[in-house]
This record gives sequence, C-alpha cells and structure tokens, in this order.
Amino acid sequence: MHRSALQTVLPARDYDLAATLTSGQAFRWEFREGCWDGVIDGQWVRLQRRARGIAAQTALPQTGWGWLAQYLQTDLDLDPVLLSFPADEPMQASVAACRGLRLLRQDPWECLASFLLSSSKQIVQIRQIIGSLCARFGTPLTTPPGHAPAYSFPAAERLAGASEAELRACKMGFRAPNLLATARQVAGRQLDLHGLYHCPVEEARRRLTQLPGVGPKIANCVLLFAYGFQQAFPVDVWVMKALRQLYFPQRRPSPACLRHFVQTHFGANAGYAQQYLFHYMRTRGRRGREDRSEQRSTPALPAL
DNA sequence: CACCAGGGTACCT
DNA sequence: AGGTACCATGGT
Repeated sequence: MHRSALQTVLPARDYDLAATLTSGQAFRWEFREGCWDGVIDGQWVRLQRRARGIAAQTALPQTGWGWLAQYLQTDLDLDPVLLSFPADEPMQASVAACRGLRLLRQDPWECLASFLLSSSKQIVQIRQIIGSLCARFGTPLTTPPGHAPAYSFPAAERLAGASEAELRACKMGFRAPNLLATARQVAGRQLDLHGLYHCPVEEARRRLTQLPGVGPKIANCVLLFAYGFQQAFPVDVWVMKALRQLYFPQRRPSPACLRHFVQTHFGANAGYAQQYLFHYMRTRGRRGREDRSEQRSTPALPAL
C-alpha cells in the first residue's frame, strides 16, 4: 500500500535545475518565491533544488512520482553523456560553463505545439504566447490555497475546435493557421503522436515534417525534447552562430555540409551537445561583453 | 527606431 | 542547389 503524499525529494546530482528550466526547451516554468512553478501532465508542480536532489510539491496527493522522474530525467547519469561529447574546445568550454544542464522528456503534443509557436520568436515572447494560449484554452488546475491560478496545456482536440481568429488573439500571428491545421490532424488521428515512440528517428522526422509549419528544426526539437532521440540536432539561429563562429570561422559551409558535420562530429548524444552549445551561446551574449578576441580564439577546426 | 527573434514556405535564378 | 521576401508581433 502506498501512502499518498503532497511532496517528495527526487535524488539527483549534477542537475542545474534553473539552467534546465530556462534553456528554451520548455516554456511554462516560472520562478516564484525561490521555487520553480510549472505544469506537468495536467498537474501543478513546484520544484526546488536541494542538496540531495530536487524537492517537489503538488496540490493533489500522489501515489507515485515516476511521472516526475521521467519528465526531469533524474535517473539519467550525466557523466557518460558529457564524456561522449567531442573533445574540442567549443564543447569543453560549453560543458565547463553549463555543467548540470539537462534535457527534459516532455509531452509530445505540448512540445510540438509549443515549437510551432516558436518560429522566429524570442523565448520571452514564446512564453507569453503559450501562457495566453493556456489561460484561454486550457482548463484551470488545482493549486495550493492563495496561489495564482494555473492552467493545463490545451489538448489538440480543444484547439482543433477553435477558430483561427481566436488563436490569433493569443498574439501568435502567422503561426495560427499552422497550429490550427496541426491540431486538427492530431485530434483527427491523421497523425498518431504516440505511435512515433515506436518509429525509427528518420520515419518519425518524416511524419512530423509533413505537418504545416514544421520543418527540420522544429521536428528535431520535438524528436529531442519529447521523444528522447538524442541524436536529433536542431539548428536555430543561435546554434548556427555557434557553428559558424566556433567551428567554421573562416568559411561559409553549405547547408548540406553543415548537416553532414553535425551528424558525424557530435556523436550519439549530438542533441545533448547542441543544448550545451545553445545555452552557452545565449548566456555568453547577455552578461558582460568580453572583447571580440575571446570568441575568435582558435578552436580545433574539423577536418573536412 | 532599426534590427532581430530556438523557421517555414513559395518562388526566384 | 542556393538566395530572397514574406508571414505577425514585440523585445532589445
């Protein structure tokens, strides 16, 4: 017999909770009163880093915490992953700067819909759009007494029944028709998101990119952040900047060349490596501008 | 106030 | 294959 509980501590080491929750893979976590408030599987959750692990609090009694360990991937040993990265200077600098950064394992629909809304948007804006979408179309969740209201991420069926104008009211602009059409395909079972768990990565990517507004970048984000395909390597403007500055400072490689490079150079955990590069570049820019000579320090150029 | 943002697409040469 | 305008909106 399990006793139900409202809180626990998941054992975890080598886990930078703040970096993980703010590194542009999930968009709904908010820092309040020294804790991280969010929603997982339609349930309000509050997290806090502790010495031995990650403390979690819910508003409803739990009989188990496997769903949370799965989302946070606390059982993953980070050391082999970091050791599998290439031993070049950019990767070592990224690991030194972001050690403890993790990949989450998110719900496929929320992840797909979120990154559909991410195109050509800053992370702060993506968060605002998604927050508005959840408040308008999600269902209110139980929260602790006196706490701000929280909402579930709206199901595909719910968005499929909305109008494009209603979606545009959430300030998503030209992304609205893509989200609507995708929601209808998912709700109508023309695409079985759960079935992608059993597909080879190429097949899963092929099916995702058939959705309107889903190209290689967004598909790779979903493959990596929801399905756990750790070789999936999303290339956005930041990662592109990292690749060009750190690996190809003198020439301009073609897209095909770049694709081949990222698939062969970063190994079996290329997607993980990509997240370190992404977070490293992003946190490098905002705080303190070191002089240009630092980022021009010669990396080990890949032979090609 | 230009410029750009975890892109994709249609259309051009 | 490789370039470009455009999509809507707001942060920096």
